[in-house]
This record gives sequence, C-alpha cells and structure tokens, in this order.
Amino acid sequence: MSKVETQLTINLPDGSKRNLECGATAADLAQSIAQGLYRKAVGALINGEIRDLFSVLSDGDTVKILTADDVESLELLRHSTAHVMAEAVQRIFPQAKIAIGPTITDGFYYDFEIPGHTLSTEDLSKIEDEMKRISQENQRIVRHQIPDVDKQISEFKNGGEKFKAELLEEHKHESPTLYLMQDKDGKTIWNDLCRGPHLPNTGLIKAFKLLKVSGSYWRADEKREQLQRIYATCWWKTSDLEDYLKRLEEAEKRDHRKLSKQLDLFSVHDEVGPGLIFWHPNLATIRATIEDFWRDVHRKRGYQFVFTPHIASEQLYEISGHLQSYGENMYSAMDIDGQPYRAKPMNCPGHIMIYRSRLRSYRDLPVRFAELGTVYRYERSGVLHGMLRVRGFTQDDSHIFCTPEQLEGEINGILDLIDFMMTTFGYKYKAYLATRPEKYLGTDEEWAMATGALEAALKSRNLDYEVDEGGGVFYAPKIDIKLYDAIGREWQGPTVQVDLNLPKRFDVTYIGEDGERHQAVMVHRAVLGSMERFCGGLIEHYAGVFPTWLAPTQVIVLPISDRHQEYAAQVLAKLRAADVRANMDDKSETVNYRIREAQMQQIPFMLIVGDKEAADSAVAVRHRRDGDLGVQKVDDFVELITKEIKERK
RNA sequence: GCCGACGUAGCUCAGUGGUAGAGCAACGGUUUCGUAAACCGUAGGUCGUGGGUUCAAAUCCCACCGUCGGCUCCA
Repeated sequence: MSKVETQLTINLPDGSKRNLECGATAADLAQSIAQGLYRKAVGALINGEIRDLFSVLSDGDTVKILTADDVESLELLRHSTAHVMAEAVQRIFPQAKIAIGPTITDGFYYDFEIPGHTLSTEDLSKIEDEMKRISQENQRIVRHQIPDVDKQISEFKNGGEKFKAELLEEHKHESPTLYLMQDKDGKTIWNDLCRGPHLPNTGLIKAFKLLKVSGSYWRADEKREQLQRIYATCWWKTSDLEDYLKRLEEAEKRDHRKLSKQLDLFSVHDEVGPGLIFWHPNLATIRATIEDFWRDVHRKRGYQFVFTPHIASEQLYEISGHLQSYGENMYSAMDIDGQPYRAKPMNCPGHIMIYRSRLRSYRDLPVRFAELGTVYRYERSGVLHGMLRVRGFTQDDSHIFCTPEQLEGEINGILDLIDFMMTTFGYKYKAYLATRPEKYLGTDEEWAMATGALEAALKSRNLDYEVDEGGGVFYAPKIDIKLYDAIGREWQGPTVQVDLNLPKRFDVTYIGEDGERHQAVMVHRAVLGSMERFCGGLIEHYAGVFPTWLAPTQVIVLPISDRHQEYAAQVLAKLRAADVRANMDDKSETVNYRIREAQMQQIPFMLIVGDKEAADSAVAVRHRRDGDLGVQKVDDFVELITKEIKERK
C-alpha cells in the first residue's frame, strides 16, 4: 500500500508541510499544530476558500486555520449569527417562515415572513435576548449533507418553509447541505438550508446588535411575497461593535440633510414637489465654485461647452430609443401645438444634434462636447433621498465623438481628468470595468473593440481595477469609478461608457481620409455625476467643514466694538477686491458670541480687529481649527488666503 | 409603488382625551466687549391636510400629502 492512501500532505501558509491521517479535518490539523491554535480555531481557509473548521481535508490542500484574528473569520461569524437570529425569531414567532440571510458589509440580514405580526423595534430587543440565550446554550453548528433531497423538500413543505423548499428545489443537484443546531447531547434543535460555512458553535457569538427592520421582497421581486427584513451587525469583540456603532453615529452627524439645516445649504418644499432641490446661497456658492473649476479643467483639456434645451419633441427620444428603453423614467408628454414634447432625461441626443448639424471630417475629431445639463427623471417616491436621489438634477455630462483609433487615447485622457478632479476633492477611488451583459445591442466585434479600449487605457495608466463581468449596460461597456470618502464610505463616482447604439440610431458619422463616411465612436462620461449628488456627497465627505477654496464664506471680519466698524469695512473691501468671499459681522453681540457663530458656520478665517489692528493696518487671525494665529498685516493675510484658494486647499 | 416609523413655533424637542410649552433663533431695548453663548423684554403655532369618534382631539380612528429606514433602480 502506498502512503497516499492513508496519509495526507497539507501545505501550511508559511510554506511548510504537515502529514495527517486520511479523513483528518481542519480541526485535526489545528490540534496537530498547537493546542492554543486549536482552542482559538473557528474555521479554515482551504485553498483560499473559507470553510468549516470540521471540513475534511484532501491531499495537497493549502490550509490556513482561521481564528478571530483573521478578517476572513468575520464572514463565518456573521453568517452564523444570521442563523442564530433566525432561530431566535422562530422561537418567539413559531409561525415565522425563514427566507434568506446573507452577510453584508459589517453585518448581515435575514428575511422572514411572519403571518399576523409586524416586527417592531421592541421586538428587536426581545430577539436579541433570545439570541444571547442561544449563544449561552452553546449549540453546536453541524454541517449535514442532505441524503434525500426530495424527502427534505417535502419536509420543508410540510413545515410550511416554502421559501426553503423553493431554494432546495433549485439547488437539488448541487449536493445541498443543512446546518443543524444541536444541543450538548447531539440532539438537533433547529436547522436551516445553507451552503455554509459556519462557526463550530454558537458560544462564539457575543458582540452583535440588531439595527433595523425593513420591508423586502422574496427574491427581490416586488410581484412576490413581501417579507420583513432585520438588519444586524456583528463583531468578535464588544469593543469592535462599539467602534462600529460610533462610526454609524459619526456618519449620522455628517448627514447632508442635517448639516444643511445647520449651515443653510438647501431645501425641498411640499408646494413644489419631492426630489426637487432649492440651492440656498451657501451651497450655490460652493456649486458655482466647483462649476468654475470644472469649466477650467475642461477648457484646458480641449472640451467645448454647449447648451441644449430642457424639453424636446418626442421624435427625438423615439430616434434615440429612450422612449422605448427608458420610458418609465421619463415624465409624461406635454402638448405643444398638438405635438407631444418631453422633459429631457439625458443630454446625449442633444449633443448628437449639434454634432450632426454639419458634416464632420476625421480632421475635426475628436470632438468633445461638455454641458452641465439639467435632466428630469421619474423616480418612485420611496427612493428619494435628500440631494442624493432626486427627480431633477444637473449632470456634468460630456460626449466625445472620435475614430476607433482615437478611442483608447480619449479614454486615457478622461481617466487623467477624473484622477485630477477626484484627487482635488480628496477622494480615493477604485475602478471597475463592466463588461457585456446578457442582453446587449451591437456585434461581438464592436463589444470587443470598445471593451478592449477601456481595458487598455486602464492598463496603460497602471490603474488597479476589477472586472465586473456582465455589469455593462445593454448599449455599452463602461468603467465605473467608486469613491471612498473621508470616513471610508463608498460613493458612486465617475463613469465612462463607450456607446455602441446611439451612433447607429442617429447615424453619427465623419468623412475619413478615404473620402468615405464612417461611423463615429461615441463616449459618454460624467465625472462628478450630478451636481446634486456630488455636492450632497461632498457635504458628508467634509462633514460640512469645506476647504477654504470651497467655503461659502471664507473670511469673516469681526470689529471688537462699534468704533472699529470703519476699519473693519476697509479690511473687508481689501479682501473682496482680492476675490475673497468675505463678510463682516458687526452685530451688537460680544466678540465671543460672534466667534462662536463663525465657528459653528465653519468659516475658515475670523479676523478680529480692534484699536491695535486699526493702528497698524493689521488683523488678528483666528482659524476655525487652529485657533488664534496671532496678528499680521492685512496685505500678508490677503496673500496667504489667496494662495490657499488658488491651490484649492 | 410596496413594508414600517414619524410629522407640535424658523431649528431642536416636551406635551397620551380637559385652556398648546421649553431652549436656541427672530424682533425691541440696555451693553461696546480681545478669541466658542452679555442682560431684560416682545412676538411667534388652525399641532402636515381633510374627514370621523367624543360634551371635549395635538392626543383615538380613517384617507391623503410629506419625511425617515429599507425593498428595486440609478446621476
């Protein structure tokens, strides 16, 4: 007999090898390495896959034993806690039917159908208590391959677990498994259909919190059963849980709707309608500053600015195909002289009209049209959200028309522009290449050409990117950029799409070197996305503390008493002459009071002026963060702040 | 659109069937001040809207509107 049949060789992460008896599990491996590791082991990373601790190993496997110190183990923890929650819910509400309970970032959720009961926040603490009990009972979590799938399906059906029955039916040929919750005598108390992996027991589950209840649909299909979803978070250590809850609190403090009230930024009005934003002077100033920056950047990169109408005859959207494929997001037609017109949902058809207004030569290309174009889209009432999800918004839209040969270079240029702008705002970002989806227009060659150009540009810039297989839109592959803000939250950022549809529909062509007509390649791109969403996001990114170049008021002059008003006015005039956004606060309040107000408004600089300063052409500078910076000459201060503004700090 | 919660003064909130309250902001006056809240006073609400129950409704019931948390989609 050769040794392979009785012994396994396992590779360890440090490169060493270890021999074990055939049939050994990851737990056996842990024990063979060290008792301490065995005690701490909660699962295993087998050939890069997270698995149960009691998984049987195969010869040649590379295995890393997972403990609570490994990030991968959070997946095991959260997934297992989801089951504990489901078990608790069914203990409290025996009529509850369980659906699915996946892990999500920082936690998990589980969907239930609970006939005759609507979950309330009070229920959450009851469920938490029950979960604690299940943890104390230290139930074993045992993987169980289903021997007779059809029998199990009818068992689920008899027990009323219709969702589980449906799932099992679908996965019947994938050797499905149940996870059994067993008491210390090995008696099964509860089970759930699940692929796993899980922790070895519930005693490991300690630091969790149920966060909110919400509605959802079975299989995310609104035609199917409406379910109740419980969201929860879970961590190994109570301190991690507390940190997470603190992060949530911090995020809440940054909420742009909340900051808007403190800083007087924007409003929406019942009389006007939901999802329509009114920009107050403070935020309008920030937006105008960003737009100036945007224009400057685009001008320098060879873009041309255009403006297009906000309404257009329906014909236009018939040609573009928006009416057919995007119709449910468009507002209904208005009658103008008997002709149906529509509010524009996208800027592209308009830009194409300009392109097509004359014959274009290959020598004209690339043509880069850019517009801060306001569009209107119907969004269901339930999805509207402050400035981040609205019904009327302004895109920083651009369409580039070029030859196939120019495509990669254009994309490269766009990525460069994106990098410059996002870095200016202090966002980190990551790129995703979204490839051809199942339903698509155009030929395979076109898709290959377009996707290839996107990928080549990413590679030539050495940009880290992930491929989102099938994530493209039906008419275009695209690069999506995700932004990471000051507290690490992800935001949808710039997008670049190579359109394979509109150039055909509108017959967008140029005359080539050969004197023939050729179809132009068209790229859509937005960097900021929409002014509404971008500015909403910026408010949260900066927590309302806008850098000086963006701050609505950059300087406030505070005369100490009435007799200093005249000098303060001179200082103010100097600042304004230097294009600094400055104001004076000469209210009849104490200096302390006015400083406090300026601090709370996050005004970068406060200039306090009294007798000493007036006598000396000076100002006493206070910075919102660094405090008292001492006295300096007015001209010196103007120079300092002008530099800061110019450097976009 | 669907599920749930919520809607009281400009803002933050108290008020669970019996005469609508507080703090801040606003306004008037006094104070003229040196780096995060001076003092006194005045005014401000059809309690989201409409209907119902009741002797009596901010409070209980119904409908609608809006907001918030999600579901789906996306800038």
